[in-house]
Amino acid sequence: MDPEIRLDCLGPDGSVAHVSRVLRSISGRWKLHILFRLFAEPTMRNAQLLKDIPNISQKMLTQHLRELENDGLVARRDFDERPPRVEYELTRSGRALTPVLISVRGNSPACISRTGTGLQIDRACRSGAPSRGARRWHQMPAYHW
Amino acid sequence: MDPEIRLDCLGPDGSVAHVSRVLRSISGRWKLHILFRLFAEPTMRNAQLLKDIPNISQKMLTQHLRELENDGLVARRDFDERPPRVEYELTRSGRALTPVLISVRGNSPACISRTGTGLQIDRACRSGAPSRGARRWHQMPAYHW
DNA sequence: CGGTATCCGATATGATACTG
DNA sequence: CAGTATCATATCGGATACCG
Repeated sequence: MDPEIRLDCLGPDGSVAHVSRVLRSISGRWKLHILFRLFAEPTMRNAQLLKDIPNISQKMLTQHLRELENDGLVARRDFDERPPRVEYELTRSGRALTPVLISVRGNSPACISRTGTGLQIDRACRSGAPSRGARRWHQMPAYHW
Repeated sequence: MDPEIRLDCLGPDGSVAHVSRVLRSISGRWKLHILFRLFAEPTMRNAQLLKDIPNISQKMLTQHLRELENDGLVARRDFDERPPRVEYELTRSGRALTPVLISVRGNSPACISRTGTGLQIDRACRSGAPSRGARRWHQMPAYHW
């Protein structure tokens, strides 16, 4: 890679802060779970997310949804009905994260086959099978590993 | 985007865990600072990193370097000399993160111009200028924002 | 249904002192 | 030079109870 581009884009000033902001917005025990559910479904309600994300508590779901909303990744829509009806969906910025997370995912050690010289995406990456050397990331639930 | 690809690659099982692993490996108060210094310089010594990354403590530098080493992103080389000489460099996996972080960086709100319809990378992204709405990410040093 | 409020333990980071 | 050890603190996440 061109060294000038490295210094220009990835120097110690500037880029670190920008990347940090994005990482912070998706950092949290259940942020990715929520985002990935919203990648798959156009809109999701509170109860649906609680059911689809095992072990998440109401408190953390609400807290993370508020943070994602403040960071402009998720939009909250209150229909003002009785009983209450609230729906969440990705914003344009939230949807823009999809290809980025795909490229991040490609860098998971478990996703890189060591058989050939060229880096190849492993089959296990698509099935969600557990892999060796998996530790924790904010204590991810066991069924996810 | 094709809905089948979304479900296959970004369903609630599997992909969340893979992305989480990568994010965990670069999550930490100074991880990106260290990585970005090593993006710019082929090798770095302990004292150089301490000097180049203001406010970092020796404890956190060592701790994060060990974690990056365990995650296979950074290689530590001890020359067994007196006085001690130790050099750190990116592994192949570490270098493979470069384009990923560039794409992550492109999703920073401050990097997206709102003037046109198409998303455009802002000039401020290259200079590292501070931007509005910047909070903290693990309490980033002020000069970075 | 979709939340809030409160308490508490676990983890991450910082400050300081010491070492081969 | 390149660490290690110890203590203090701040934030994160879980459990539980309550609310319009």
